Amino acid sequence: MRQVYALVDCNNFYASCERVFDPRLENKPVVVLSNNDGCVIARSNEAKALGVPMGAPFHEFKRLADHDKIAVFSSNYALYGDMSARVMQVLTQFTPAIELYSIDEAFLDLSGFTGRDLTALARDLARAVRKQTGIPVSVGLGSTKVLAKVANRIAKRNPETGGVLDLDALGRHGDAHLAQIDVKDVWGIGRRWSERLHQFGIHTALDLRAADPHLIRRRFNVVVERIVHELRGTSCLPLEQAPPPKKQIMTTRSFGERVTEAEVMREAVSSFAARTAVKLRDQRLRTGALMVFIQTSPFNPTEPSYQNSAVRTLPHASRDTGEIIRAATSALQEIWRPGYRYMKAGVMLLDLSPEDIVQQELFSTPVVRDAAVSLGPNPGPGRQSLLDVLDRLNQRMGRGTLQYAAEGEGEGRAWRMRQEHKSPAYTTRWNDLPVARAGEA
DNA sequence: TCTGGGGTCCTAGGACCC
DNA sequence: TCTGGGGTCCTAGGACCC
Repeated sequence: MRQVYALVDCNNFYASCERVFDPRLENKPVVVLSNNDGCVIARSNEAKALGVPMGAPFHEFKRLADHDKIAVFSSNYALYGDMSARVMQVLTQFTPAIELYSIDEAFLDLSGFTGRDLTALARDLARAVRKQTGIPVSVGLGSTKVLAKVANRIAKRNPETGGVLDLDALGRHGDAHLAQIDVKDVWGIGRRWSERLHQFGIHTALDLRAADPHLIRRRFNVVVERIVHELRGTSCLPLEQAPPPKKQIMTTRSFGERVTEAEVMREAVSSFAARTAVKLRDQRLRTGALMVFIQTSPFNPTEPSYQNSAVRTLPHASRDTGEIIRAATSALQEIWRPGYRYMKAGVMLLDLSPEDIVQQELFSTPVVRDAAVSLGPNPGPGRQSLLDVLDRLNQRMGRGTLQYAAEGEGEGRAWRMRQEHKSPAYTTRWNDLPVARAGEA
């Protein structure tokens, strides 16, 4: 049986999401900015054609936006996450053998479909996604995941493919394409490794495929060796249908304005801690330890710089926002130094375990507490349902509806992110539902 | 002035154990 | 005078991904 993988990749995903809800943006340059409106993280084809590079600081292109040459959006992850779920839902209609690889990409194992015209199947798939979600996708087919990635890239760059390409169907012809692909654009090869590969005379995907795997193993490592095998059609990277449980969960932010006061920093860190706790409960996990870090700007050499981090181990694995905030602020207290202008902070939850397994302390003294406020390993029903109510309410009414006092109040706090160009949460908030009027669009 | 956030995997080296 | 070797666990750092 021929092994066939498909990589389905949404075209310019964030920009396409914005477009779905505002058809006036069709054929116009659109860019989406990173958190804090810092730099460009997504571009429509028209924006690419205007020469806006990926990762470019936004201020360099602000003039174009001011003159209405480009439509600009702050990132709206509630919208993108929801649109992603809809796209993936369409894909699972075709096969359950699917790996949700990222917010805008999925691998499919199409091996069971041999005998059928796979290119035609891929076109059906792309059409279905477009029709049901409004999002355009490209599909690459190959006998390994790395080859499917390569095929997808070729499909995207060659309009005559119509966004769908089966590398195996190209035969020898495929080599010509591989020779066009810089080795740094092969999935898994970044800037550093491509520089080293160049030193060995390996410049293209075709060169890498021709390299001796043993030699690559010795000069580099197993990761690069596996890529060579994958390029040769030997599958080393299996489809991961069930995602492995998370090993860490973090919330980190650059501040809208520099933070100089301890009280403000405590509020920000509390807020990040609360956010990680919500993510933790979404994943049905508990945390046994957390790390807090704070840092000044690494970009400004004239200012005194400082960065530090501290870890706290919790007495027992917890999923409780209050406990996580307390541990985080305690860690912060240890590393806080006045006199600096802080640019960024973060909270990382480490040592995660499944929600339903609770490691008892070896020498814990039994303490009788009011069941409603117990913070022990088996918090009373009152505490559990408080957390559930908190999560459900915030899910229904929007993030931040109910929160801990320590997080500080108001969107107005200067440390909060700048998001001056944010679109509404069209699909996840009742109040933001798009309205269709006769005569528009 | 401005330059994101959230993850994973692999390796090397030290501590520690028998 | 001689002073092993193998194994595990943990951490830090470097690389990669979207």
